[in-house]
Amino acid sequence: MLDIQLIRSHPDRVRGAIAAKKAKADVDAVLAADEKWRHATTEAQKLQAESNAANRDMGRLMKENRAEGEKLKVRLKELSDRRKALEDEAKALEGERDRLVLDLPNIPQDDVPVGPEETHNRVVKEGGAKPAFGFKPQAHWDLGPKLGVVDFDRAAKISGSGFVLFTGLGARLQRALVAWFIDVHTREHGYTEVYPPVLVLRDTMVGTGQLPKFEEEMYKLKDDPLYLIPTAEVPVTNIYRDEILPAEKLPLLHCAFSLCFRREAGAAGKDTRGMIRVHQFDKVEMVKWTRPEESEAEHEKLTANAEVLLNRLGLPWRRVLIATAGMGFSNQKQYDLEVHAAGVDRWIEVSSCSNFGEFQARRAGIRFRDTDGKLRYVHTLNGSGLALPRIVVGILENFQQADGSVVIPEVLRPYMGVDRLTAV
RNA sequence: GGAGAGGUACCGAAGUGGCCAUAACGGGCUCGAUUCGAAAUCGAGUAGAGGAUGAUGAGUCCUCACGUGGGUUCGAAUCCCACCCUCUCCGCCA
Repeated sequence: MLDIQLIRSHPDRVRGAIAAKKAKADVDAVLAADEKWRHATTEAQKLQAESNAANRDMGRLMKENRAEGEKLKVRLKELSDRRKALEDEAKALEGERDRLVLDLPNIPQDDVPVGPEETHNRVVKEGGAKPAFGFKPQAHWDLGPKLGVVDFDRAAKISGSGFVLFTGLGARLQRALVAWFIDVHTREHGYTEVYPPVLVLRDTMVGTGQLPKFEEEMYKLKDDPLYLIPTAEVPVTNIYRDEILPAEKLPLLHCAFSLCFRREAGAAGKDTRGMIRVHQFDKVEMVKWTRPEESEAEHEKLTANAEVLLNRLGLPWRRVLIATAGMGFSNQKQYDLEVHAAGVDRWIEVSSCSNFGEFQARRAGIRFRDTDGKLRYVHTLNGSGLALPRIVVGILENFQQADGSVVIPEVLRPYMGVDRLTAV
C-alpha cells in the first residue's frame, strides 16, 4: 500500500508507476475520495470536540440543576445526531478511499528498466554452462515416466489436469532438494527455518498484496474464510503483522518450505504439458525484514543466496532484471532466475527475488523503532530458493545421458543415496 | 462442539455510566544523580494512528485508540448484542 501522504503530494509519481506497470488503477479517484473524506472528517471532529466539551459539564449540571441539565440534554441529543450522521459519512468515504488505494501498485525503483516485458527485461548475470549432447535430449514429460519418477496420467486421475504424482526416486528427489535447500540457507546463509500454515485468513492475503487484486488466482475454501497460499511469502511475511520489531534484530531472515497452490486462471492453456506450470507445487522461500536503507543490498544478497544453489547443482542459469510491465504488483524491484532446460529448449523461471520496499510492511503494519525513537516501516523482501518441480525439470533434462539415465548432482547424493536415475 | 474464566501500555494489574487514559499501583527498560565501581536508593523518561494549521520543518490545536465490530445513552473501559483470541474442564480426534 502506498502512503496516502505520498499520493497527495506526488500524484504524478504514482501515475507514472501505474503506466509503467500497465496497471489498472485511478489516482484521481483516490485524490477525490481522499479530499471528500478529509472534509467530512474535519467537520465530524469539530462536532465531536464541541460535544465532548459540553458533556464534561453535564454530570455536574445534572446534580446541581436538573432542569437546566434536561434542557442541555435535548440540545446535545440534536448535536449528537448530527455528529453521528457525519461520522457515518466520513467512514463510508474512508472505506471507499482505502479500497482505491489498495489497488495502486508499488512504484518501481529508479534503476528498473521501463517498458514491456519481452523487449526490456535485461539479462544481468549468467552462470553454469548448457550441457553438450551427442543425441537429441528428451523433454521431462517423456523422460520422467520412463524413469518411473513421475506419473502424469494417474495424477490427472486423482486431481485432474495440472497436477503431478511423484513416484519412487522422483518423490525422494523432491524431498532431497527441499532438505538440501533449507540446509544451505540455515547453515550458510543465516536464515532461521519456519514451517507455516498453508491455509490463511483473508487479512493475511491482503497484507502481502495478493488480495484484493488477484482473487481469481487463489484457491478459496467454501465453508471457511480461508485461502490456500500461492507462496510461503504470504504466511511468513505475515508472521510479524502488526508488530514492532526490535531494531537490533534487523535484518531478520527466515526461510520456509511450503506447498503452493495456484489456480492459474489467467494462464489457461499455457504450459499444459509436463510439470512446468501446475496447480500445486513445493517451494523453499527466503523472506527478509530490513531497515529501509539496507534493503537494496539485502536484495542482492538474497538473489545471490538462490544463485548459489543453482551453481552447486550445476544447472545453466541466468539472472533477469524484470522491466516495469513484467513486475509484480507489490514489487519495487524484481530479479527472476531462469534455468535452461535442454529437453524443451527454453528458459524456465525457477526463482523470483523481490524487494517490496515498505509497500507490504505498510499494508501489514510491520515496523521497527529507529535510533531516533521514531517508528518506521521495515522493508520486506523475498525470493524462491528454489521452486520445485521446475528444478526437477532442469535436472532431468540437463543431466540425462545417452542411455536414458539421469545423473544426480553431487550435492544431492547424500540425500538421495544413489548417484543416478535409471530407466525401469 | 459444550461449560466456565479472561483480553486495559513492554509485563503484571486497578478501574463496573461523567472528576479514569499522555491509564492508579507494582515491575521491567533507558538516561541522570549517588558510588572507586556495583547493588540499594532518589529523579526524569518510556504510544500510537489520523485531521486542522505551518513549508512534507518546528510548534500549536483537535479527534480516535481499554480484543474486534455494532447498539443503548447527552455521555461507555464500564450496560446490551455479535464475533475473534487465550486459559481451565468435558466431548471428539491424528
